[in-house]
Amino acid sequence: MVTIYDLSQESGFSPSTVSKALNNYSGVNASTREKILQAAKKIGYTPNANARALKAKFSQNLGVLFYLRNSLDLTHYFFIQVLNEFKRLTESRGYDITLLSKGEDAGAQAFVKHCHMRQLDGVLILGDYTSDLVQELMISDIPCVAIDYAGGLIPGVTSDNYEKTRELVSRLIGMGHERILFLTGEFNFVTEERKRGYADAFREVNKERLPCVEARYYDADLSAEYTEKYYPALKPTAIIYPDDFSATGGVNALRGMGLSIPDDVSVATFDGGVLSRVTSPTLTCVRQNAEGIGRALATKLLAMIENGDDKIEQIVVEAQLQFTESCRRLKV
Amino acid sequence: MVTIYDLSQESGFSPSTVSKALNNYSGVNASTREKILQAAKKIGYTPNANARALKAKFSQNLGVLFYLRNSLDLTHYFFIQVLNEFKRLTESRGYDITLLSKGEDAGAQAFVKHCHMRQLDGVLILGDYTSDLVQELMISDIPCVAIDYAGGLIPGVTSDNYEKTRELVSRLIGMGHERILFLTGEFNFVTEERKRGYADAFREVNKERLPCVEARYYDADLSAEYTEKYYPALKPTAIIYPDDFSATGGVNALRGMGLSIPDDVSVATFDGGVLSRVTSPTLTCVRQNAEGIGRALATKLLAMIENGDDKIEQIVVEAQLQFTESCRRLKV
DNA sequence: AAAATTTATGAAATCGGTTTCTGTTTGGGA
DNA sequence: TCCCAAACAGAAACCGATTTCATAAATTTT
Repeated sequence: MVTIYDLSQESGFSPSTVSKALNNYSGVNASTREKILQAAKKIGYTPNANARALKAKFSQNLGVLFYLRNSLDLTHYFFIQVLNEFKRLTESRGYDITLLSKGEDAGAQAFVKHCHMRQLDGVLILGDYTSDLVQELMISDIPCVAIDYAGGLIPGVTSDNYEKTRELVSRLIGMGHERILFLTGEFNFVTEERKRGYADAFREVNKERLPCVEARYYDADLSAEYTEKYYPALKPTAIIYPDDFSATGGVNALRGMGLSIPDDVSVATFDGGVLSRVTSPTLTCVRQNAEGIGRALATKLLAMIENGDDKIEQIVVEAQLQFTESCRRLKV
Repeated sequence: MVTIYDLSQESGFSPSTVSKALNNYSGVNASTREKILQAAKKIGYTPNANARALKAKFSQNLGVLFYLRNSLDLTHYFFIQVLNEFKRLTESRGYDITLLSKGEDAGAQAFVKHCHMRQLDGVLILGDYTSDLVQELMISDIPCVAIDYAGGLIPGVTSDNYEKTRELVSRLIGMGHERILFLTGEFNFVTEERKRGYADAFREVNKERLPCVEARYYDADLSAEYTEKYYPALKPTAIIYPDDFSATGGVNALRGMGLSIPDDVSVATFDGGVLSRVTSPTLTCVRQNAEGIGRALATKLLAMIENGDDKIEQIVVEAQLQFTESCRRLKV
């Protein structure tokens, strides 16, 4: 391995001067710096990030924690899209990304400990925030941001779920739908916001609404099951699913019952990723801006790390209501 | 931060003894080790991975390189599933995962350099292997494994694409299909294997076959476009798509042309992820064993790192042929 | 009981950087 | 021409671990 000492030899300057030159510190003559840079190129110098982190106290390395039920994990398509954009932005700023683990096995260790071990500069949390281990991380000294979080311990980025859900439901009502079945995801901040939007849309026009049914995010089978169970009982004219995958499961169940969409029943969903666009019919949805959310998360986290930004704020990234084939107007 | 020196103080043993105790080296009295472990727990000692890596020359950290076209990246659903399992296994063995970047921006650096910087113990490569930067990594001193690679520079793990494709096509032929349109992914090892299987299935029965059409992996729009273009021209009775996403795009295009599946045209695809199961009709597919592939990659890479395994082999993980609703038997 | 091993512990060097602090030049002003 | 401040370069300490080697204590052998 080529070290800074080799480079010191090659260039004829001391290690300290070399270090300063490489880090663009002041106090190094331009021509000196130039010579050092040349020499570095010549002998193929690669700085050792671990050595640097050890002394300098920051690692240029961010942790990403997927805290979801086991079967899901990295395969959460929406979160992966968010991460993809987060990665793009942070890596353009010189950071690497390390995946934190649930550590379910022998070497289990608390997330905080894991972060300290690697001297991570900050962490992005995606998933479920009720666990003690996650809470512990949030209240630690490590800068954290999270998606869909509003617990007040750290900044969070979310879509405008309440508004867009209310708008979605209002429009459905306007199209003549009154019996709208909302299959929600499991309990969390986002779910509650959406339920609130659903309820308020009905409240606005002073109409009765069906009770919400709690299903699960990203569980196409469960959505199918509940569709088969509740459709006959409640006879909704429209069904709202918690996400694209669940919706697809639901749509199939409906077809299996001999129903066609949107003729017999209208369907809407959340997320609006590629899946909602390639199915047939294309799904009406509240399309979340995954890229925007990823960027907001990255920007905020870097501000916390680099500029000491310590404002615990809620950042809202606008979602987009997308009415497409899967919903139809009922004759009034 | 609590260091090994603090722990040395607390326990009354020297740093060297403490280090040995923590690493389970021989030459430390059992009672001594016990005292040290107790002390460690008491003062909340967390080892510093960077300091350790610096001296010990290995980081317990693996790199993962997604080398795909920009629009795709982490959102490649099949690769993410593979990574998910890879992560599960490697982290149970105490490794962390760091995402390597394409480094398209200012701080651009070759992958090899990036790995050396972080002293990564090994790398998993997913994607396209033709780039110089990737080749450079493969021939470097860093242990690497790759999915769907067969270039001979490093070990590769793949499905038995040739066999399963041939079987798929043979069965379609057996069901009376003769005009089978194969929309392939872009040129690479896997694509060629599948094309070979397709060709051989026809050769076996001495029948003419349609020319393959090169589309792109994970490009639902292009598949839709080609479906609209080639269906009228070639009038196939069955179409094979390169992956679930593309198939979904194709299926929609077919529906848009007023065709129904499988009555007017049968459809099959590769991957067979959750998407192929939740669409309607469910898609006949060559289902790749993402978990198995992830495990094989992890196992091999760890063997290379920990046991010096240097056998450049091709590991084949059996895929599964899954005939479902989207294909029908033609009357003979 | 003395000598030869074996076992347990610690001192000190090292990994590859950064940073503080000191000393030497250099240039500008009087 | 002389003095002082600013600019530049380097020596040495340090970050937190591991590892080699020397030494002391315990155990076995003769």
